[in-house]
This record gives sequence, structure tokens and C-alpha cells, in this order.
Amino acid sequence: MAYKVVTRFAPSPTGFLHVGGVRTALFAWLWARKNKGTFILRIEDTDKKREVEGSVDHIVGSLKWLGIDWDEGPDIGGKNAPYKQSERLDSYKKYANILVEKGLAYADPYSPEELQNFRKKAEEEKKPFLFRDHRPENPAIWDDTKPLRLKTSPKRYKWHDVVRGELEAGPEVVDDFILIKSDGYPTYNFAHIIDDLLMNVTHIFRADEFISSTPNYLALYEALEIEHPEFVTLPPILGEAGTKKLGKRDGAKDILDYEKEGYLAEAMLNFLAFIGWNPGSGDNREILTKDEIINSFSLEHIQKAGARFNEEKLDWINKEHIKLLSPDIIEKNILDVIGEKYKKLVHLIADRIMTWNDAKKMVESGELDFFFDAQKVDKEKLNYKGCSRDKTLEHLKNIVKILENISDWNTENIKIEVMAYADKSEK
RNA sequence: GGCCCUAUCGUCUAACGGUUAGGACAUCGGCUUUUCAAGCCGGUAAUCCGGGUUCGAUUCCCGGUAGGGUCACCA
Repeated sequence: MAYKVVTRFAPSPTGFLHVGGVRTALFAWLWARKNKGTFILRIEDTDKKREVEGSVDHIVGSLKWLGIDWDEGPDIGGKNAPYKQSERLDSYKKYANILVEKGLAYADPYSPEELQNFRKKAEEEKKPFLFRDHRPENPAIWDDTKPLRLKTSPKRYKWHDVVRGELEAGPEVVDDFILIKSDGYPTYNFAHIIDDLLMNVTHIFRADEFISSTPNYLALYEALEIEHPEFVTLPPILGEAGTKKLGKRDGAKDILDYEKEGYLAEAMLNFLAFIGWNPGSGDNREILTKDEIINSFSLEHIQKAGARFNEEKLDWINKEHIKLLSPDIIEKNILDVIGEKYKKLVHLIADRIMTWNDAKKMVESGELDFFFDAQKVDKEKLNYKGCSRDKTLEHLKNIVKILENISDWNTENIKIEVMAYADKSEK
């Protein structure tokens, strides 16, 4: 192979990372690792208003938890430093000026209000709004205080997407989009293309909401007279119940919440890899280690259609990964979750191949507390924390089982009483 | 609404013109278990609809339908 694969993950620091973002990072990372290429972490912090403090640390922490490592990034530097777009403004300005000199970019003279009116008018006339219909005849010199727009020449664009195949869109979607905002920061649309160029990115992995803006990007690549990287469009991840893309508002959790809930990083990695990808061609394995995933990863088996997020499957994958661990590690992890207070129960829980989160649920529901009080149960009021009688009975049966496994506890009395109660109620 | 994308069991998917349409999760049943799980065995369950192309379409083409995405000085 003559060229080196370079991929990147380029999140904006606007909060936590959820499964959607992480899956994008994962696929880009897998492709880089599969090809012994380079994986870059780049922070797209060009929107000061939306920036959330601590996001970068959170993003770094999330990726590190999963074992997704990068060769270049804001924390470790690299030959393409810096890796925060806010520190790369000179590069954007340089390319902006090239476009201005070529006559392919111009200052936008309108105020936001004026722009709003154009949109409103277009809407009233039931016509699509296009900025290029309002191009100024003699644009002022771009002086950094006005937005800079790309001067596009509308036409039909066709392009190749590694996953979707041949795509195309008509001239009506091509418009003079903003390259540099009035605050001096570039838009994502401009900045990512310059950075990908300068960093020699070979494959752009991103979700499918970017398909519709691709013609505009192509217009920019053309204006700059540069080749575009390969486009690898990932299918959307749908919410558990709905048919809409999983987003923060419909329950997409912080990826680190899964760590807190007791999911193993490698199980999460396995799960995420299988959202919109599979080894294909008769390879029915679904439980794979990190290295196995890297080895079998290929772009041909990335799905086109959206996939629903399924937490039940995640639970199963997690359980299977737990089974792959050594007993020592299992017990240590269970102890981490349930705490020192319940140390005596570690073996029992491990024997039952409980997942960490099952153990955690037992702690939270008070089931383990009840166990410690079991010898004080009032047989006349077999009432466990507001549970129904059947539920209580179930708990008691469980406890008898647990008690039996601990030799130094005197369990005979309560066992007899509980079993007698059980016999009676079963009739 | 314009433009674009997508479409196999409930869910995730295999199939790259010829299979009794395979697997996994979930579900149901059985075995095992002093309870509950786990484990093992088995069952139910799918090619969106309509036209083509072809000896033969899940697969290729066209149309419809449905779902989704996008139309920002957000990414």
C-alpha cells in the first residue's frame, strides 16, 4: 500500500460523549488500527457559545476508558499540532485569503436581521432560500468583521461514498455557505476541510446527516483545487423505542455512565462495533475481543440502514465478556461494585455469574441489606420493604439458599420457617 | 415542502441471481436446579407493495409506500 491511512475523530467540546459519537470514533479508530495507520483526536471548538467547560477532559476520559487510543491529539501533541481548532485560526485565514484572491470568496454585507428577512420572504413565497440569490454586486473588502462566504457555482455533484456507493444531488442544494464567521472563527464546514487537508486525512468517518451538505463541501474542495478524502458514511443509531436518531434528549446516556453501571470496556467496545457493522460472510461470532474486532474490521460490512440501540443485547454481550475473565478479576470487580460491607457475599454472587450491574441492583434494592437482617425476620409479618407477599417469599427463598452456603452462620431455624411458609402458600 | 438516504424474524443481522432464507438478542416450551438465575435442548417468527430484466429474484432496474436525514454566523 503506497499511502498511509489517516483517520480522525473530531468532536466539538459541547458536553459528554454518547454512544453515537463514540461509535464514530470507534470505526475511525478501527480502520486506522486495522491498516497500521494514524488516528488523530482533534477538538472542533469553533463555537464559543456552545462550548462546555471540562468537555475535552470528558471526551479524553471516555475514549481512554474504552481503550481507544490516538497517535496525535491535544493532550499528546504530534507533528500536526495544534489539535484544537481555536489554536489554528491562522491556517484558516490563510486559505480564506487564497479563496478571496481567487475571487471565490466574498464578504457577506448583511446583518443577521436582514438575512432573517430574506428567509422569511422566501418561505412566504414557498421558495427555497438560497443566499446566492442575494449575492452583493460589489462586495466590500473582507476585513474580518463580516462573515466570509464561498462563491459557489451551482451544478449537479456526484461523488463516491465507501458505504453508500454513488451519490448525487442537484444544484439547488449548493449555496454560498459561510467559511469564517463574523467573530473570526471558521465554521465547521470550512475548518474540517482545511484540517483534514493539512493533516493528510485519508478517510472521513461520519454519520449520515452530513450527506446533504456534501455537495457544498465538494464545491469547496473544488475551489481550493484539492482532492477530497474518502467519505465513509456511518448509519444512524436509532433510539431504543423510536425510529429517530439517538440523541441526548431521548435518553442517550453519557458513555461513562455505562462504566459506572458496571459494564466492561471491552464489552461496550464489542457492542458498539456491532451497531452498524458485522464480520459478515458466514462469520457468526458476536463475542469478540478488541484485537479480534480490529482484525476482522472492514468497510464493506458497514451497514447502510439505521440500527436500533438495544440495551438487552448489551447486557448479554457484557455477561459473555465477564465469563471470559478470570475468577479473581470477577470477584475483585464485584467487590468494587457492591462495596466492602458485603464482602462475605462476593463468592456467592460470583458463583451465580452475576453481572456487576446485577450486583449493584441488589445493593440498591436493599436485597443485600435484608440478607444481613434475615435472622430477625418476624415470621408473622413476612413483609419485605413494601413488596407483595409472593415477592417477599421469593426473597426469603433466595436468602435460605445464600445462608446455606455460609457454614458459620446458624440458619436452621429460619430455613425451617421459611420453607414451611412456602409450602403453605403454594397450596 | 425541495433535495437526499434507507427498507430481511419484535430487535441486530447473514445472503454479493439458484439456500428447506442462516445466526444472535428477546420470547415461548422442555431438561437440570431444594428457590431465582445460569447452563443445555427445542419451538414460534422475516425478505414493505406493484411492475419489469432473467430459465430463475431477498439480491439488478423502475414506480409506489413507509421511515429517516438535511435545508444555521451548530457541529
